[in-house]
Amino acid sequence: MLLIYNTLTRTKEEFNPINPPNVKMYVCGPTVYDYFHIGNARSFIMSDIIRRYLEYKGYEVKFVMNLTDVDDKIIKKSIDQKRDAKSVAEDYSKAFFEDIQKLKIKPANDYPKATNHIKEIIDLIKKLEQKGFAYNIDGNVFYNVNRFSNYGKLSGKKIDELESGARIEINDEKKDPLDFALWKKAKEGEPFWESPWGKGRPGWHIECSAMSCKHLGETFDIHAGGNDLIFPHHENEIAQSEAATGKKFVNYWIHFGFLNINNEKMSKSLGNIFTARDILKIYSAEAVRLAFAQTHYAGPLNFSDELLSSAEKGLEKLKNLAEKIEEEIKENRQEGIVPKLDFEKYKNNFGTAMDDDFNSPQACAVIFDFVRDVNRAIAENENISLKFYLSVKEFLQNTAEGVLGILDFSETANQSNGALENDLIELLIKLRQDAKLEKNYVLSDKIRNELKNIGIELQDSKSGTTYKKNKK
RNA sequence: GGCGCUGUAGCCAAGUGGCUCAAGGCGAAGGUCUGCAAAACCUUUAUUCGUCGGUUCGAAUCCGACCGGCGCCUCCA
Repeated sequence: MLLIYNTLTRTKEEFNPINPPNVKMYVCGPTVYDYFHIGNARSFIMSDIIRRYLEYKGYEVKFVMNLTDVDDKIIKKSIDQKRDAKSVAEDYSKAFFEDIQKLKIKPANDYPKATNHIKEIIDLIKKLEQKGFAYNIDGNVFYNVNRFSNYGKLSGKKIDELESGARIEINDEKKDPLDFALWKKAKEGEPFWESPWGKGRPGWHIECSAMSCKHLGETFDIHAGGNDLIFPHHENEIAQSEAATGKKFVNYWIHFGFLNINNEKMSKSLGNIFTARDILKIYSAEAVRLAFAQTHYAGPLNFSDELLSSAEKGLEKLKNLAEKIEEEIKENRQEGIVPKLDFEKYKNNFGTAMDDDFNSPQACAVIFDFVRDVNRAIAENENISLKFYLSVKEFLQNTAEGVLGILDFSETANQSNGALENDLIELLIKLRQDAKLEKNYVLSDKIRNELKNIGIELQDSKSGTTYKKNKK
């Protein structure tokens, strides 16, 4: 039984999709005005892990992530760079797809863009207007929060209390300071679309209501995003969608904790923004994913070099085992010992962990327990049969690779490509072996060191010398 | 002011009433293997879970107070 912490009810609830085995899931994607940062990456990776786990459990997940491609920040950048907003959005959309691919994030079923849904957005605003939830002031259309009795139900805020807050700017045009824009009148030089209210563009919140409805329906299962989106963005989405349809918008709301740098929020003013793109120049995608998976998605995560280098280190243990079993599988040893290992136990433990509100840190612990126990079995036995290695591989493929995305067997396998190269290495190993037999350790160490310098690491063992190629 | 999160070993981080009074990763120390390394394995590394009280047969886990860190309430993942 899968439990999910639902922001709406502030409790862990049993997950019951509307139409099993189908699950409809929407995640707020990027505003494409810049490369996305490592904090965004956390949301994307954790929603990816959640999605993969649902699939692991046999659900058919329709996963939709929007791209906000018209927005104040994009317009600002286009003005700064003296080019049109469309090309800014296109460039960073392209970069977004490159980066999520590098992070080994499984592609969504759909990446709807706001600018491709202007019609749906306008229709939705019209509907809200007809129902009396929206009002037009000189080409700006606002949502009237006082008309929606449930306003504040997600964030636990009350309209009166919000109004007494000092930080809300007073806008003369609005009937209430909390009212938010559904349609923004175009200013000179801004991108615009024709609408019943004149030339303008959609407000930020409306696109998610329009697009999630179009691609997932009026009511769907899971909506996820960063913590800071709870208010006002998700609150406003609920207000828009539920006012328009009269139906419940989303059953389970999932929110990701913030990523801090040195215990401070990432911000432009502090100059501590790291893009995912830059981080990936230093660390592997798997290390980033492991570092994130080792912290529960909802809690805060303090990002540091130490965090990633320790994840990179831990990953090596996993990769070493993966390489070992690939080699052994190639041996194709039909006969031999099958060490006793309770694969079902690890599988159950993994599932139990993930079933408890996607407790990925616990799931990682199960995987590392498994790795240790397999290594021990390998150390204690000789002539282990193929059957054992295939079972080990299957488990790791389903969990570490399939759900957490912290291992990639296809990369492990790639290492064995290049027959000539391999023959040369084997030759050197043989020469070194001869040198060792003659106790010419100066030469044998030289061969080992020189190979290491070019990224090939030799490892002696009882059964002979093996090597692995280290990525440069 | 309102709402919410959080304080567990040198670092990161699960656990949220007894069954693990404490997983897992990194780091550190010792050992096995090895010519030496590397990898792997074994052992050790929190009698203790911010502090002080309380509830209970029993609490890191519930309650209260206090101390500390953070977020949201304005664009933000």
